[in-house]
Amino acid sequence: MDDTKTRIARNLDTQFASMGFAAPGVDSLRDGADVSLRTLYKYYPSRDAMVVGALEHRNTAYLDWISGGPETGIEHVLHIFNQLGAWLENVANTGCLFINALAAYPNDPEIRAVAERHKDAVRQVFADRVEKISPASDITMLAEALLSIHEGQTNMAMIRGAEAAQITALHLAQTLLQNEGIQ
Amino acid sequence: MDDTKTRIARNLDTQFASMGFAAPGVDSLRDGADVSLRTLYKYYPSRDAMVVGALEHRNTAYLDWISGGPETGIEHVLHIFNQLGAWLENVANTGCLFINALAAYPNDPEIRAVAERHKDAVRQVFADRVEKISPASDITMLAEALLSIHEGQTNMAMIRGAEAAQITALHLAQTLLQNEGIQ
DNA sequence: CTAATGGTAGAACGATCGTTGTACATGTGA
DNA sequence: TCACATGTACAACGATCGTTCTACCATTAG
Repeated sequence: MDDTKTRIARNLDTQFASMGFAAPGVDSLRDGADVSLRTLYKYYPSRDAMVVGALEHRNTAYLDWISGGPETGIEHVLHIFNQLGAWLENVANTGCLFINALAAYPNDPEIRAVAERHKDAVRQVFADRVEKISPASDITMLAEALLSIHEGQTNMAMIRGAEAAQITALHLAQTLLQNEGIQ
Repeated sequence: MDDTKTRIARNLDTQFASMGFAAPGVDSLRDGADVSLRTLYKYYPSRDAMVVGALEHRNTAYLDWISGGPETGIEHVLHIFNQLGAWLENVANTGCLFINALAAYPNDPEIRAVAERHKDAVRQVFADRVEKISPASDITMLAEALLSIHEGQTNMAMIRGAEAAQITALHLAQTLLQNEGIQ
């Protein structure tokens, strides 16, 4: 399961998260990936491909990270914000890797595609969780709003710290859901 | 008023916003700034200084952009989200320039400082506007939450479009304020 | 007329970039 | 034992990077 390509992708993810997309050269990425330059290029034949590989790894890693949690009540939805908070606190607090990649390469269609796919997936997680606890509510609107809170939390954490951002996001989400009669 | 240095800063802002911080080299920045390389380096003696100069320009430009609007009622606060929406629709929809800079140079203290200063200023705008229409409310909490919505709108616009992000942000802000008895 | 100011054009520098090449080591299945 | 897949180490390529250089032009105040 943990084959070479996956291990490289995980290390690339870590590297881009901590150094940004502009700074690290391929030599630095190879150091972080802990493989030879030849092997690195074998699996990711260009620096662009390394960026995309890191994003694809992050997509599955993050969706896995936010899975689980309480199965009933409003906590089933709020779990996402708690997990995001834990990620920002313990893994990396450098903003959303997808947004950062999109900002670094605004005109790259492949990066835009993988970023949109990821955000759609997170939005779908919110939609599924809202539907599970309140099938009659306006699920489309709520998923959109919850994703917006999620994005706000990610950005705010960079500026004001992970904990403060999490408290604010939880408060916003609770207010939103309770306003729809969900609790 | 529109001296050479200001004009350069405005053009650098535009350039970084449309191309990101990684891609454009100094030669490209000079093209966009529409001055000679010598003059560019005279006012901004390194590429890092050009980044900071663009951010400082953006700080004043954005604070100016969101000023004004209705003087009473909830619209006094919601004006900010309308103006942000108009910016994302008509000026640039490439995320927050400060967050993007922070993402590109995560370990640069000067860039971190100017980014934090900017977000503090926007938060203060929210605080002032909330206090003006509702002096008795929990201004600190509301300013923090409104800034979080503001950040969410900026990120969401990149993925789902400026208009959808604005509608969601307005809905969130209205729900938040009405929940505090403000309308 | 002169000197200073603030600008332009463009060549050139060393360093670093992304990428590819050659040469060699290791383990594994036939 | 042999072929082969998969890995390493590291030199080297041309291109591009940020930065500095020399040389020249236009305006204006003394």
